[in-house]
Amino acid sequence: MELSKNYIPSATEEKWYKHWLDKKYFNSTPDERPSYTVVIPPPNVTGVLHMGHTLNETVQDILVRKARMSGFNACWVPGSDHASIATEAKVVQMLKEQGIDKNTLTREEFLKYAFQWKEKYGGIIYSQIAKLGCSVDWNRTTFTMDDHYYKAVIKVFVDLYNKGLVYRGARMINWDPAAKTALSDEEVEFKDIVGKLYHIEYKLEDENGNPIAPLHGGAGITIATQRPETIMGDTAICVNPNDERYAHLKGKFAIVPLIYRRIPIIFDEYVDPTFGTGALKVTPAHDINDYNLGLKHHLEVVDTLNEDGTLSEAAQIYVGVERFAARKKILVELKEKGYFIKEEEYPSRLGYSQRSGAVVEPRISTQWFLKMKEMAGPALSAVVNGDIKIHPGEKFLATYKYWLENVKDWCISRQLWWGQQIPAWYDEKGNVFVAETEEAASLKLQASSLEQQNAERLQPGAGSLKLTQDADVFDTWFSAWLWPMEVFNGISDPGNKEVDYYYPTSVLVTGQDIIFFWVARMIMAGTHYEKVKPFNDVYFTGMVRDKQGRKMSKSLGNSPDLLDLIDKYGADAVRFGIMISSPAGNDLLFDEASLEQGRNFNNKLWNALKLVKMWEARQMAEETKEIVDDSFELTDETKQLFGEIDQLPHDAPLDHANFSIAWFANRLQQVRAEVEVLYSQFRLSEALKVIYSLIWDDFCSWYLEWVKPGFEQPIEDEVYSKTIHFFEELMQLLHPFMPFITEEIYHLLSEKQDDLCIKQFAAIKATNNEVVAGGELLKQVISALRDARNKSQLKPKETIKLYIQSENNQVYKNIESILQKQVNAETINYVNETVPNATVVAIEKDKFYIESERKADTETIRTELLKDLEHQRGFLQSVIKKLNNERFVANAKVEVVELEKKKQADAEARIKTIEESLANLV
RNA sequence: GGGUUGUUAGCUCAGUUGGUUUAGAGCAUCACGUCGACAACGUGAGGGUCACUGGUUCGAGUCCAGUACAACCCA
Repeated sequence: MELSKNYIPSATEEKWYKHWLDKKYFNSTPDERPSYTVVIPPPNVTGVLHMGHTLNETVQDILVRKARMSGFNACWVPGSDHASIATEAKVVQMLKEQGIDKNTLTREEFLKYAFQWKEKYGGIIYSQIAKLGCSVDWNRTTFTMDDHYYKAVIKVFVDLYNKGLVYRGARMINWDPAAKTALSDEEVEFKDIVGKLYHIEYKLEDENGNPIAPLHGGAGITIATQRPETIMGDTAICVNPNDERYAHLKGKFAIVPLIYRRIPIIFDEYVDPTFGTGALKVTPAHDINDYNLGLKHHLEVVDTLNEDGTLSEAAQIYVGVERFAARKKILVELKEKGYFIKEEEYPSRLGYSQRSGAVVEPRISTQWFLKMKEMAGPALSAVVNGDIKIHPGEKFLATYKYWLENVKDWCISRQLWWGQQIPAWYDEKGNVFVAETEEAASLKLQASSLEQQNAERLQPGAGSLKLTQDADVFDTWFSAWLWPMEVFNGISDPGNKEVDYYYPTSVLVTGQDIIFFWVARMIMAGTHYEKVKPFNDVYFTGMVRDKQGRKMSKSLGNSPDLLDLIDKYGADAVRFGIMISSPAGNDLLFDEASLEQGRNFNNKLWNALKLVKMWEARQMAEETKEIVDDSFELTDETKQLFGEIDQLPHDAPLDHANFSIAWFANRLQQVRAEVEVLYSQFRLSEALKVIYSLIWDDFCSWYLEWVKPGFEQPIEDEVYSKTIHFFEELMQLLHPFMPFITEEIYHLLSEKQDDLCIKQFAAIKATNNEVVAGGELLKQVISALRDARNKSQLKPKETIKLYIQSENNQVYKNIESILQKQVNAETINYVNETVPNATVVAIEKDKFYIESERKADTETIRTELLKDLEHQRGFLQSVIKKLNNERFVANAKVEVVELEKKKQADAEARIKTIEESLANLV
């Protein structure tokens, strides 16, 4: 079989994803194995995956695939969120483009359009998830408006209402004038702006309506406001009772400019005398603080804005004018009429709607609320007790705690159509009946009418039974918070077999930006309804930023298209690139260079495959010629290494292949153990780095070179099969990160009945550190000798004569053939004294002499040696200083002192070696 | 204003209970290299005293305090 020059991902990826689906590897049903459950954070149904999702899904897939290969019944549930505001806004926009005004449609007509829209675009995210290689159970795909899910949301609302945890009332809420709906506190994003503070004078009157003598030369009292368009809603002026400037105004009145309404001067310590003029205009309808002040002082509430942000009839002037346009006009008029004093710049913060971007308006409105204090307690203790572990570390614990301890009631109603309609019905008198269905509500109404009739003897005919359902829908998060339960029908069918098996889920992987929107509320719902946490671990990924550190956003246009990236680099490379640059919990700077690194890694794997396939061909060729070379076999010692690695005879002579195989076998186990620890700590980026280096450096750069047969030479059967075995194990180790290429190579290495996707990891064996250290020494010697060759400007083809001066020649005899090949030595000899006229390289206590045709550059060598000598002497000095410190010797642990002594001996020996080498230079 | 986190090589980051050599990796840089796995590559090399100040300790990148700067969250 001919292998292409470079790895081509596209065909491979499609082939294997289809194969895995055909084999139903991703489908899970409860069985006797332990479950490993992950629910996907449902993306917006009509959205596309951005880089943040890509990171999230990749992390989840790695964890799920790892679990599936480690004896767990892995179940990853995909799905999407109806995203009420975002989707409705998109549908409204689409209708507008078709010339259709939402207001001319009935609810049913609108929903028909919305569902058409969902059908058309809802599949995009799913195809992207598939392209990325995510091993989700497609049979379990859930949408937050599926029938059972819809019913579950309704059921929960009714239940919470019956428990007294839900109430309806007029409160000050955040109003989005563009989407014309209420928002929760979490849906408001604050931005720093430089606003203006306008100073405006109000005329004063006494209780009899007579003008009061001018203050400070003016004709009244000056207030400072950022929002002059709200003055028509003023119902008081408030000053601090301790502010002597205004003490004489007790019981007096101010006149609102332009509309000339008389409003009282009130006194409250809330007002900061040092801010502005020390006098505050109070507009209870349009500011939360003013609202509270109004409640306290029983002030009138004048709402001067319509729901679309234009001025209302109550404003009396500029009715119908948009709020910011009205501000300009009012300022002009205030100036004309002499009420305007001055304006100044003022750094401030303004709330914007997370979805529509409109400036949010505080507004008094009748909405449904969920009492949060009662829900917060168990959710707080679940995390504080450590039942739910947050990764990384405790970084988010303080934030989480603070939010839950200070949480306010949650406004759950939205003035939209796309979502679960609130199951509350009103009779003609405005009485409310909450029930799961209209029939149930109707029964409640009848019951209550009967009671009333009996109690109050209502006139016959007054109690009409006509009911109207609340037009509003629920906040999207009021459905999303049930996600881990209801994907297994845990709410609609409590205690069913599936929810018992899969819930609580294993780990939730999500962005830290939705910790309050979603994570905290899922914990609330979970602890409330299942009486248990919804997940054992939470893994917060960082935010994906561009190279310059900016947030990725549509408006900046700096978010790349996922499918484009996959086309260009392949899914494996995208996964690699995003994972390698993503330390747990930290923001990651997305740079396409890391995807290139991933693609290059693919290629490296591919080329390694080509190399061993070439060996296979040679091996087979030899067999057909029946010139079977059976002179090689694994020594007992090497075999022992595979069985009981601990018992390597110290002086066992090893040939190059046995040495290489024993070394790599141990190195592999060492890394596997390391990776296992990293997985348990969710340090996936580091795990990938370790695997990457094991494959590229240890396997490709060292091991394959060491066992490589000579030019056009056949390879030993045993070496070949061990190499294939190593390669397969490496592919298995890498598979969760890069599933496609690893599966492909696994199958190309040899004929397979099974698939890597579900191949179970073998138990990790103990590592023989001595064997690993032997390999490290060999690497070090080879690198140092190559460096010396380079420094002497020897061409790769030029051979050298190598002389080794060591106290333990056996160590080098074991690796002699490898060494010879790797440094291109024609001979290797062992000596007991210095070799004149040779370049000398000192490693540990051993010396290596290089003799070549080319004359050694003694000056360079001398400089190098002197530099090394200086370094060693400095080091020795610091060690000696430490050892001469009596308090160190007295206080430090014995091992530490011993180590320092060894360091001293090593450094001294090394200095001696260098000095001898210097003396040897001519 | 309150809170959280961070500041280590040109860039992005590791450095897990303080002590295995006066700090590691990837990318970038430089030198050399192309007859057979790999130029999307190979072999080497250079580069930082760990933001700053002080403290604890026999010993601090690591612990504590303060300062500066940055990011994020909340009001």
